[in-house]
Amino acid sequence: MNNKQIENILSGNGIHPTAVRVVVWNAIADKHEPFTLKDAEQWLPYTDRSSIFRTLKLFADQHLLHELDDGSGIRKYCLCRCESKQHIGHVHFTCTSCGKTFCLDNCHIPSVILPKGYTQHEAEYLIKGICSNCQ
Amino acid sequence: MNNKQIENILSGNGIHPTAVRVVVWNAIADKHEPFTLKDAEQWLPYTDRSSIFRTLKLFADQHLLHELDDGSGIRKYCLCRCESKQHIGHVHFTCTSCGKTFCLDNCHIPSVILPKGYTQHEAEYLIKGICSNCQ
DNA sequence: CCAATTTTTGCAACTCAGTTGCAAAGTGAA
DNA sequence: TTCACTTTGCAACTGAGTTGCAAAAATTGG
Repeated sequence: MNNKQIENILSGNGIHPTAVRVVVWNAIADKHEPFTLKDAEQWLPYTDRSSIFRTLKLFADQHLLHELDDGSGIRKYCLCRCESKQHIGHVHFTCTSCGKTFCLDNCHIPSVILPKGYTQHEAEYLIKGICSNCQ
Repeated sequence: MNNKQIENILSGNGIHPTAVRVVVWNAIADKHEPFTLKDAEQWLPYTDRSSIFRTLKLFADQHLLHELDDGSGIRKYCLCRCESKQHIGHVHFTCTSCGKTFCLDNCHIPSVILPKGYTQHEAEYLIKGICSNCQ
C-alpha cells in the first residue's frame, strides 16, 4: 500500500491524513492479530509513544480499529473488519499458555436476546483456552 | 451469613479460612454486580489493600470469584454462579453512559464451534450499550 | 508445652500502561 | 504574511496492580 492509498483510507474515514497517522497506519495495516501500544512502538522506533497512542485512539474512535481487553490487563487493538459499525464481529481467543490473542475471523459472535430496556451497541466474545500451537 | 457458614464455604473450596478471608467474603458475598478492588477497599476500611488484593486473587484462583475485564481498564470481580468450573456463564453488559457493568444472570453465553486444535476453558461475552436506567 | 517451620498479613515501595499539560512545529485560511 | 487551529514530541504524572520484606499468627513436630 502506498501513501496515497493510505491517505485515501484515512480521509475516507474522516481522519486528516497527517505524517504520523500515515506511518502508523502503514505499520499496522497488514497485522492480522491484536497488538498492543508497545508492539506499535517497536514497529515505529522513531515515532513518539504518545503520538502513536493518540493515533490509535483516533483510529479506534473512527472505527478503523477495535479496542480489545483480553484479560491481560494490557489494551489490544485489532483491525476492524466488521461489516457494520456495530462491532458485532468475530470471536477472539486468548491462549492461557502462550498468552497470545487470536482473531477467529471465521467465527462469528452469536447474538443474544437482551432483557427489556437494554440497547446493544457493541459485543465482545472472548474464549480462553489452549491454542493450536500450544496443544 | 455467620462466620461459621463462611468458614465452611471457604474450606469447602480448598481455602484456609483466615480472619481476612472471612471478612472479605462477608463483604462481597451479597454483591450481585461486578466490583473492583477499590470497591472492596471501601467496604473494608480497616483491611489492608494488598491483603484484599491477594484474597480476591485467591478466591478467583479457586473459582469462587470470576475476574472480568470490561474495557474500563480496571479489573472487576463477580461472584461465580457457574454450574461447571468452565466459566461459560452469563453475559455481562457494560453501559457506555453510566459506566456500570451488570450481570445478565438469565442470559447464557451461547457456545461457538472453535477451529480445529483450539481447546476452550473459559468464555466471556460482553455487550456494550445503554442500560435500562440510562435510556 | 515449647521450639521450629510455614503461612498470612500489613506496610511501603515499586512497575508500568495509560494519559495529560504544554510548548514547539506544522498546516491551512484569509 | 499573519493569525488561528491542529498536530506532535517531550516530560511528567496517575493509578491499578504487584511485590519484597519483616512482623504476626498459625501449624507442626518433638
